[in-house]
Amino acid sequence: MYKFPGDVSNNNAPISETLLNKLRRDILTGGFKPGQKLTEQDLCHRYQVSRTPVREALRQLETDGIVENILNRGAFVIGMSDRDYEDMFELRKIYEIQAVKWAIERITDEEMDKLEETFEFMEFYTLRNDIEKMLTINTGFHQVIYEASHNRTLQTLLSSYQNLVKYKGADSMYDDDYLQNVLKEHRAIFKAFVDKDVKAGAQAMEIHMNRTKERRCGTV
Amino acid sequence: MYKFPGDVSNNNAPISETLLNKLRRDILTGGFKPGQKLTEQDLCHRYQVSRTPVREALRQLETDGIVENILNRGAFVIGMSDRDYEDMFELRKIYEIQAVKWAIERITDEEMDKLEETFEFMEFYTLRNDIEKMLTINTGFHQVIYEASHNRTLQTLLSSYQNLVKYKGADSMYDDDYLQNVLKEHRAIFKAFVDKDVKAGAQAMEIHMNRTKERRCGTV
DNA sequence: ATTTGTATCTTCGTATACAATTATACAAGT
DNA sequence: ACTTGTATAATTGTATACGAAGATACAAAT
Repeated sequence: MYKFPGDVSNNNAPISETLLNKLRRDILTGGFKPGQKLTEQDLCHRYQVSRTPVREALRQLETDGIVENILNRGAFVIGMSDRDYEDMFELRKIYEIQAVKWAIERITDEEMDKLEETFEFMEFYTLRNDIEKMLTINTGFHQVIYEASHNRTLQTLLSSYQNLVKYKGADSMYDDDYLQNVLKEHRAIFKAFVDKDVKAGAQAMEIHMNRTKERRCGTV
Repeated sequence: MYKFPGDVSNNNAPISETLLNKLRRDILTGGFKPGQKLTEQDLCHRYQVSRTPVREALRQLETDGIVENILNRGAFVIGMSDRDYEDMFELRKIYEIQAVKWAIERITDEEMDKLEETFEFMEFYTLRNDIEKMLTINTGFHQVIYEASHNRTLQTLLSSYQNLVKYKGADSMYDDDYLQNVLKEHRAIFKAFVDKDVKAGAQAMEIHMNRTKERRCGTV
């Protein structure tokens, strides 16, 4: 089965991943308020599953840092404040830069093909003015870089960051030049891969991350 | 109840944390081999608990990146290669440096007292030549810095790194000057806090992390 | 000999049942 | 009124039961 570069589906994921993603989205988009108790039974009714998968999802969300499990008392929502998001974007920036550095050094020919193909999709969707597809392919572009860094820890962590910030400011960040700007930023990154220029790659990624934070958080 | 600075116990942890820690230790110290299937029933017998807590522990270890859960096939050990450890130390270094930078800027008086107290414990245990206690207090020193960074994400992540690397090279890193060297490295960090010198703090932490990696991995 | 189909067994995913802990309500005492 | 003790209910932690998916073994067909 051919998977286009933006496809980040994971066929080996546990069956409750759907539940996990639903719960995470509902927490991050404000369906549950910070400090709110997440009663297992309530979640069972809401999502029509039994307690076992609910508990497993809560455990994973605890690692994400958006839920706190207190012994014998249950799970509570930990809200993401604006400061939390800003800090997280700063942390993400640091590792995205490192990922680019390692990826440029370690990328295989096959991965390079994949990156090029992904970038061409970005150009295509920019022409088509398809913001929805662009968001997906954007994620995919970064994923290819994570893979090319050949560092499992980095890959896992940056994917996790993407999950946590994906809803932040997602509705208010599009001005008229959004697609063109994003494409330009990624072109600079892609060019650094072509040139095998680590320093240029790091700089391009830093610019991209600063602009992303600006678009999402409204702060510099 | 007074908690001395090296005490990293967490009273709010889920009851299965004991199981989680046991399992993680047994995986990281080689009790289970990379690629090995972790059959739930086997783990139930081994640790004398039922499948529910076992499954929850496996989910958390998946987030740690040392176990892979494949749908309908089960959990498998993901080994930590030397390269994995080296990469992880590099990643940890990057965030430890950032933690120090933020911590020096954001530390409260109370946290500063705690840091000072912790450092004095380090001096004390160095005099006493107590390596066991020194390891604990060392962890505590870094934990205080994480807290002082006032960044939940960073704090959680660095704690997680500590859990993952704590057994690596733990038996072969002590030469005669071990305690003195570690103390010296931490003194430089502590001094940067006293002086509120962000740059010096970052440098001192970088040196400390490089030396730690050297001691643990045998590589520079 | 290799492959394919089928039967069986194992293991997982989920639901439910039971025990332990915590939260709540309310009465008695100060 | 306000605390304190106790009984009750609600909720969590753990164990177990059941259906479904995958692994395995082996016979039949090529």
